[in-house]
Amino acid sequence: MAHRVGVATSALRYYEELGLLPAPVRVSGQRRYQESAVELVGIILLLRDVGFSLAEQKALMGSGDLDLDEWRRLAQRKLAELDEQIAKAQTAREAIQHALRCPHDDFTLCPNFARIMAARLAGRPLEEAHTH
Amino acid sequence: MAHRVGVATSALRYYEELGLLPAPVRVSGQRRYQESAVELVGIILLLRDVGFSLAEQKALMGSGDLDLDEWRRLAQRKLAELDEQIAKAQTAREAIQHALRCPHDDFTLCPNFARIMAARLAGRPLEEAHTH
DNA sequence: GAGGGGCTTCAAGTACGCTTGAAGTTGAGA
DNA sequence: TCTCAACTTCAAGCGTACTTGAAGCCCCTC
Repeated sequence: MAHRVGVATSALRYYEELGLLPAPVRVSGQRRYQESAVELVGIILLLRDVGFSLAEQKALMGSGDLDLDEWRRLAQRKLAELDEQIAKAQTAREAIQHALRCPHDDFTLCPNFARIMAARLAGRPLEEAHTH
Repeated sequence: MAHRVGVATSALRYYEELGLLPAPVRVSGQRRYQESAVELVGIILLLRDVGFSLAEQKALMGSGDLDLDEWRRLAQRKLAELDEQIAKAQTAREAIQHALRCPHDDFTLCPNFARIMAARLAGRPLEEAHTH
């Protein structure tokens, strides 16, 4: 199963430990996954790749202890975050593409890149404070 | 400056230490940033938010030791990664939106969500192996 | 029945991106 | 002049997402 979905077995056990992946049936101690687990892991990986922490995923996928209203609020917030992320990714994409099309050849490669990024950033408000 | 861009001073020093942010002029030991540094930090944060590690950013922004060809290959790869990421984010967005529009009300909130995600994932090839 | 491959658990280790704490310096204001 | 806030360095700590290593169990084949 780990091989099929392209993750390490240790990662699957980690997801299980966190409660993200349901504990599968065991045959003499060994895990036997159902087909549906493949889909579920696919979802976990996709959400991970778009920046959802495993804890957030747990809440979002109903494994958490949220009521319907809390869940809705979380989902709305995540939706907004995704929109912002898509916009940022498109900005970055354009900047890189521009830099590729007309690169400096004197090894100072960044100016075009930095300029277009800066220009696009200037159109938007600055980041809110990050509180990690 | 940290206040203006919304990051901790320690983060700015960290970027400087990594060579991402040029060491600014000092007045009796204290850092005095130019206006352009604000833009640069904005770029760093945007790229960070779209999943570029600080090491990758360093390479991409020309602070690294890549020649033009290596830089082009890196940029091409990053472009492809961004496209994939945008697609994934859009998939996740649709799935969440769907789940919000017709939620289960018996506290098993995930089925709609999981179903649409699974359907969309099924259309695409599985992830390549991740080698962290 | 001995060996081997593949699983198991549990604890500890790793990489990244910072944050925090201790101890010291600097310049402005009372 | 004294004090105080705001900066400085350096080392150590932290959260997330895993990975790695040691020791053990299970089944299959030779």
